[in-house]
Amino acid sequence: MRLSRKSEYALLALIDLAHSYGRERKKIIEVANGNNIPKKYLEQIFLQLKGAGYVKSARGANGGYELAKAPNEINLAEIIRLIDGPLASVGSASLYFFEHTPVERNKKLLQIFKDIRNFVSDKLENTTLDHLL
Amino acid sequence: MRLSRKSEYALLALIDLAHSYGRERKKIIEVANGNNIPKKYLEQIFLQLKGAGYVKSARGANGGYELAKAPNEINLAEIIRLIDGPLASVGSASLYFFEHTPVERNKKLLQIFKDIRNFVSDKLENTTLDHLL
DNA sequence: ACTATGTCTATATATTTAGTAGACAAGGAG
DNA sequence: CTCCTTGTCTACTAAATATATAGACATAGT
Repeated sequence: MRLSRKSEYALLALIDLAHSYGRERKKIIEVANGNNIPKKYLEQIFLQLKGAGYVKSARGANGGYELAKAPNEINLAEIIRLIDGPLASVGSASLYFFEHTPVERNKKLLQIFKDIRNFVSDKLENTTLDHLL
Repeated sequence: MRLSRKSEYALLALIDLAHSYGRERKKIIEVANGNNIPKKYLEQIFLQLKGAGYVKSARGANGGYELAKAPNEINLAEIIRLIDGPLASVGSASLYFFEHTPVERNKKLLQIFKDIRNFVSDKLENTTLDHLL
């Protein structure tokens, strides 16, 4: 799968929050500045992550974001699936986002892409935020 | 990497030509019909493959396309790189199409994507058309 | 000449990407 | 109770990419 800029930002932002997990909230502007992410764009990303239950927020003065789960309970695959969709190279090799595509015509070719999907999927599912601190 | 429809078509078309390698040319329309590829789109794809030296053509009546190399000399990685560009998930994990991207900030994160790139790259470089017949 | 093929360039449309803008909501400090 | 600070929500936009379609042209064979 090809990662969008948005996914890259999301991962960096979550890792940032993971650093202060259990201790303090961080403001959007702090995370944005600290990671070179456009602030208004990061707002949207956090809203999406919040909607999916990965972060929680507080409003007003002293507001900000923090992780809603422990860093070892958030893996890379779920974040990327949330933001970018399928991990597989082709829809017909995807489990969560299956769709028919031309390569299905050739079983061996399809198997190649399934092998790749399985590797990527394993790797990303087995990597959690705490591995990246 | 995410495969475009165009890459899927290209691979199927090349596999089709691989079947008759050394024996006969195939017309665009035959390859298109046989693989459910829009004919005018396949024309463009073949032109691109020809420009890169993977197929050769003959014009006029009895014209058509054939592979310019043996099926075991064409691997999937080079075709996908030609059509879609980088195999890596992020530009900063790419060898042939390197560019700076946000994940570089976190070395461990970057390494994950390099590991994935290496697997994908090995897999696709080591699979040639003759494996898919 | 005529027909069947590949060649080349332009155009079209929809979707995705990567943001920006601005009005609104709510919590804390004085 | 008002102001300031922060998050929320929705809309908008500009550029790139994906997925084709169209048509005039070039060339080979009969």
